[in-house]
Amino acid sequence: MTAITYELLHIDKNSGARRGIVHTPHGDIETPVFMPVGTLATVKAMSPEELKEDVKAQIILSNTYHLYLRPGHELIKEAGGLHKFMNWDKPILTDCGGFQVFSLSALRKITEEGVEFTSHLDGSKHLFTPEKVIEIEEALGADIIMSFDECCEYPSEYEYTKKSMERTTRWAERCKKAHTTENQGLFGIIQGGFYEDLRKQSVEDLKKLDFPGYAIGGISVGEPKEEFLKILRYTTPLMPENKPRYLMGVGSPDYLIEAALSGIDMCDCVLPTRLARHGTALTSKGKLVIRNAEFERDWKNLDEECDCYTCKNYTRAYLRHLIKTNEILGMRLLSLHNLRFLTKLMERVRIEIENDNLLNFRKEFYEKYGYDKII
RNA sequence: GGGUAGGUGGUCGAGUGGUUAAUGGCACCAGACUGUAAAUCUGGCCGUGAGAGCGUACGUUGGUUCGAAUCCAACCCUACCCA
Repeated sequence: MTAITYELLHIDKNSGARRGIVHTPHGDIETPVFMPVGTLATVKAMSPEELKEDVKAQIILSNTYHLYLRPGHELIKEAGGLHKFMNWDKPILTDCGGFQVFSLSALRKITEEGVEFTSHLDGSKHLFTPEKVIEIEEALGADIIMSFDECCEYPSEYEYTKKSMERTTRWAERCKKAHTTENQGLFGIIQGGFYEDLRKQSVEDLKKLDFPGYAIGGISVGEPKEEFLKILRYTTPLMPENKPRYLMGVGSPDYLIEAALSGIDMCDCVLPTRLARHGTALTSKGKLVIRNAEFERDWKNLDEECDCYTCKNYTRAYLRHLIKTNEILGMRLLSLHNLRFLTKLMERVRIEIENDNLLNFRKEFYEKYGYDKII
């Protein structure tokens, strides 16, 4: 009995999109799902109650690297694990620090053994090996844990990408060997940059390791949308059908719909919460930079189609005022709305898959949102 | 009435003879943001012009000088102290 299993409910006859359930020790996840990111054991500006009751989040992410540095995984283990520590009793997924290999590229050095980081906090040196990452993730106690990978930047040369991908596979094997807990599911991460043959090789090699779920890493790193879609549409169908498929780091509405269409079950992203803190709202009619002067006397709510607490109670003018004055409530209300916008979008996506109608929904959504073309 | 300090672009505040349309901060106006070093970052911010440029500008008026926000004089105003 593995900790994580996937139940396929329906496949959209017209697109191949999947409607399913991921079973975890902390409950079921209806998929496709959007997962809010809570790097430091908190989805910035949101309480767990708000995430459950208002956002209707089913699962959230946390980060191995950041929690290892502060407050330390041992402390969280002592607290009884991440769920208890942060008062979240639903599923959690911990990212492995692979993205930090990418985003902290100036502060790290990669070898076969692992990655040596210079802490961005105090300059201290830390070695992350696959074994160390698993030790940390087991201490944190998330339901789904990710194997240690390297997320390559875009663009990267073929030879480097190949070596990096093969090393990521070796690291995945070491992660699997190091993994001991039975109540956590370890996912493998597919790499290979923007080269189809490398993606194919990565999937095939990782499949042999028989992980309970697989993720696509290393895309949505600054490439054009065409490149993103090319790799997404090429790679997803190669992934096992009886296991969850997770696309890492994707969160704009169009990317989420494209991911679902290609057969992805899970996505996560910091975008909605970051945009919110920076004063931008996602709506059914496109992005609103609510900080801008045009909303000074706009007495409408953010999105007439939204059912969130923010939209039920507050005007654009008030939200603009809060953001302009740097009030905490402004970031909170926008974060709540943006997260709810995406979870509601995915609720709709799930219904459209059940009705074999996701392709039509995409067209309708794009037109209203203001995306100019379907690629 | 006397004394002292001071009046700079929306604001606070640098700048004490030329390279100054004038450092910075804030405010304001935009843009970016996709497994969070992010309540962050980037750009704009006198007028006009696509631009080189041109015009106007450091309380007011006058003066010194090749050249003044910067030096001199008078005046106006502000703050504090004394009467």
